[in-house]
Amino acid sequence: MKLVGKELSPGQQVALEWNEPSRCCLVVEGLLRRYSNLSNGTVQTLSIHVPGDIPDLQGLHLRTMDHTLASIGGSKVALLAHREILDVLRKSPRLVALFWRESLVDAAVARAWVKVLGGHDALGRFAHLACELYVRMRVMGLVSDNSYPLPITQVHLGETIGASVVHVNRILKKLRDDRLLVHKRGRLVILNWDRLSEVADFDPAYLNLREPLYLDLTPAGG
Amino acid sequence: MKLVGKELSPGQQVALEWNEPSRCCLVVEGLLRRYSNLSNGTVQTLSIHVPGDIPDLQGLHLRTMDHTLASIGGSKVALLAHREILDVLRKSPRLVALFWRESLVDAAVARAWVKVLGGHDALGRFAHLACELYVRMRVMGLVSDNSYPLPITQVHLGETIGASVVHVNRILKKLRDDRLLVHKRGRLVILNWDRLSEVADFDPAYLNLREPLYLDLTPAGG
DNA sequence: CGAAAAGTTGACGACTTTCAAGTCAGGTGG
DNA sequence: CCACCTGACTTGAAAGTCGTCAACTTTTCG
Repeated sequence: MKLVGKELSPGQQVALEWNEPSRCCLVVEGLLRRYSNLSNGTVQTLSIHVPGDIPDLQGLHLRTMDHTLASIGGSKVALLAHREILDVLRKSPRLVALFWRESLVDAAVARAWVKVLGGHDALGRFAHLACELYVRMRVMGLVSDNSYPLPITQVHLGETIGASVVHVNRILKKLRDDRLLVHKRGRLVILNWDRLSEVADFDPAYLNLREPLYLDLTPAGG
Repeated sequence: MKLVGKELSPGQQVALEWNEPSRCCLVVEGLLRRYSNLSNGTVQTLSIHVPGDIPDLQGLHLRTMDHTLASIGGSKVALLAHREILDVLRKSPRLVALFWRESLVDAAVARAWVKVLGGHDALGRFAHLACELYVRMRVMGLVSDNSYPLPITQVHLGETIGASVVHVNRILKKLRDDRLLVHKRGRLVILNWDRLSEVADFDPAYLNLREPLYLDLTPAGG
């Protein structure tokens, strides 16, 4: 299959809401996010994607994008034409099942966010985000010293957990003061995983990581 | 394929969080909901399902349930063994694509809820729920006189939009006073669709209803 | 009819937003 | 090297949304 590599600058958009994409985007390096604009002028992040994800896989079967896909810091992606993916899938039912499963995990993550946004206050929301990203980054071997790269502004964090910048700032301060985590210089450091995951009511089961890839693929685990 | 029909009483559970289901559930009549329990003792509804939905389709590829599936009022469902579904799917790539697409629409609906819960206040959340269910029920020919059956308590509504019962009650009162909608005797009546969908910032695009089934299947449209 | 469930309302306090006024860090030009 | 500038981060105060507690009314159903 032909791969088109591409480097993305911070904020650069890969696919636009309302558009009809003709290719998928595999995250190779960095972070991407899905977001959508509300009528009141604000932005809501729908999900954050780590290397290994294919955030616009749904484009294979759904014509129009219901959100925009864009890079958070700088990132690298690989673009795959729908046509070529479909050619491969026609020949491999096994791969279809694998991709379908990826869609299902993506949906499970979205459901987890519905649960978090509906059931937790802003502190719990942020804690959950930190926990989820920690686990997902760790699977990809991107965690070191209990920390992982998270080059995102407080404005974007607010758009993700549904809180104002001011409130995000206060939450970060509280988590810092309580020695649960620190977000500094584009990196998130977990200081106390047990208490953090307790505050977040976090259970990684929904990520469906029964087969820990990182054990096979990465030289050094989390 | 062998179908097992089943009648469900209000609140009856079809599949439990943490369980490993061996069959799927097709909604035939009534409403079902997915929900999950939070550590603080509260419940969060993840989605509401109308006739035609297969809320636990993900069980085909994900081993453990990340939520409970249960009936809202009384309902009828058809149970399909995974094994039999998979047998059929092996013979029909077309059906695989169709089911996969259903999963993707399910994910799109979940994303829409992330957007709503993250970006709107309780009033907008409820308005959005009312709009979404209106459209989905209409597609199935279940809307008449701008109203549809919604036999759900205010407690459950609160668990759905992430608000307390008291606040749900006040929102309903406001929507009633403003003549946007009325919820009474297990039925939701839309009084002013234009203003309601405006309050809800509702756009049905994410439901991916490009081919309006109801035109072909139902004797009388909405 | 009577009990239980569901709905309704007021008062008070907690969580969160908005507005405003800063501080801090990194990058540019003198 | 330092003044300056800009975007990001911080913080206080006032106001709005929402949750909790408690009491009460209405509806449902045996």
